[in-house]
Amino acid sequence: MSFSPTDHSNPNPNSIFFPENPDPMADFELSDYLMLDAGVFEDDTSEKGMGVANESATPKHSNMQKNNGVFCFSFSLLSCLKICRRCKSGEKKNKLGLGHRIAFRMKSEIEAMDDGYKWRKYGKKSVKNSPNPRNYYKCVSGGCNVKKRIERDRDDKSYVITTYEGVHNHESPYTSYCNQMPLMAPNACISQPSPFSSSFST
DNA sequence: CGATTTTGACCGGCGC
DNA sequence: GCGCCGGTCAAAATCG
Repeated sequence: MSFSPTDHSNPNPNSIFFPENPDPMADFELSDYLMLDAGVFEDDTSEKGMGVANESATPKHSNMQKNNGVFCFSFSLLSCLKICRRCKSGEKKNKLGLGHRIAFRMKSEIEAMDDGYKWRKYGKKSVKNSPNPRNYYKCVSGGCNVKKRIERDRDDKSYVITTYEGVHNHESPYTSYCNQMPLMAPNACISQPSPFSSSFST
């Protein structure tokens, strides 16, 4: 993959752009959902397939667009949007009291995929039954205690498993950026609030 | 020099 | 109670 975090042609080095690669989908593939908090999808035929982990569901979960030769990947926004709307009751919390948990399994060479939020790595741990270490990140926004874990699939290293825990209490800085770039690529970004922001979980 | 990452130590939950 | 394991802390190292 030709993406470079330090590429100065990319106005937002934390986002996923592919200014040089003619076919980023050849390298990147959002394959499926791994798991969610129990009950998120139950008994709702209007969203049939949203939570099913299979390759045929991929188009619904990926949100990559091309504009002016620039690719911009938005982290499965539409899918997560529905998920978090259905998490609104907040009745399910994990043992840490952080609330919702969502995991993705993606085919990617990059482990630290940018989802529009700014994260700080605070730990790395090797886990049992897996040759690959697990990385721990916290959202750096003040007062926001959302965390995520990133690890490579133990069975297929080409896949990355990302687990989000908690709900952001702020909008994504990436969303703000997208709304401010009409001249460069008016439709390149998905101008929606993050699915993990509080406004979509109420 | 401030921000970020690395990494070993520490802690709590859980099963035996 | 003890040991294993996953998660977090925090000091040191590294980076920009």
